[in-house]
Amino acid sequence: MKKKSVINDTPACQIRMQAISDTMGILSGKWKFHILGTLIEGRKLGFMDLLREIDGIGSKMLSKELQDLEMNHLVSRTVMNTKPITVEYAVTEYGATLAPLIDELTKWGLAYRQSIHGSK
Amino acid sequence: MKKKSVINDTPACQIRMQAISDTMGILSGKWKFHILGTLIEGRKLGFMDLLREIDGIGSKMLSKELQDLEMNHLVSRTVMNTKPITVEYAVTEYGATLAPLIDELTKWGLAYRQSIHGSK
DNA sequence: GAAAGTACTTTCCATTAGGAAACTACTTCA
DNA sequence: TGAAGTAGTTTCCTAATGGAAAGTACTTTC
Repeated sequence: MKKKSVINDTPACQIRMQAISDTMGILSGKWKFHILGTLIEGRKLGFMDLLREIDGIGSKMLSKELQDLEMNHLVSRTVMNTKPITVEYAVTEYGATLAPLIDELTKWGLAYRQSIHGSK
Repeated sequence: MKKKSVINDTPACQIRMQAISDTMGILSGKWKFHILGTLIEGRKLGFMDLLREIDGIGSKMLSKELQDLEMNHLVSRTVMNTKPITVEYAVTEYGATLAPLIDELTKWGLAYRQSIHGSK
């Protein structure tokens, strides 16, 4: 007689697993949290602003990640009719719902650093 | 005159960015959140239990991810002296501090699903 | 003594992620 | 007229991710 899954066999757990996959799928990659964090902080920023603010990112990655975020309605892209054409990126209302998650992420990272210093 | 970073130029923001990188570095990969979530739910589980509970994971990935998590003191590995040798994996006290983060992740994923159904 | 269960490890392979650098295209300022 | 700023795109490359399948090693049950 083969053993079967016990814990995950309930619909509730299957759904929770799927929820984790959904979130991580949308927020995958090295830069999405950084972009969102910067945008939450800075309200409205241009492409070159983001390139300067986010240390280490290249224009290809920034462009691609912004497209992903826009596709998922987390970031808005507005072309302004200014003299040298500029584009304004901002977090959408829906994107702002990620703030608590990013906050938890940051808090945990800070605590982790401190725990290394404290215990060693 | 070249423009310089304005928002991220403060030490506070540099540290926040680093915190995000730290957390995502430790929790990187397709399976870490699933393993931790299952382990938080199931308290103590053997290798084969986890293999059965986590839908889609293979033994190589499970083994590797568990080693990563153990190295970062998020999961404990205890070899039991039972008849057929068994190993007990459990979330450490420190690993349990990730519960709020995993919770936020899950909540956001659930809300995302609902927003798609609701708006479309 | 063969099957099945424990816990992994190893090999081999395909896909993806991501970085560097160059390039497009258009505008304004000196 | 050329330098610099706007916002990207394209190409080329390497390294990392992760999956399938088989193998190791040891034990217990039928």
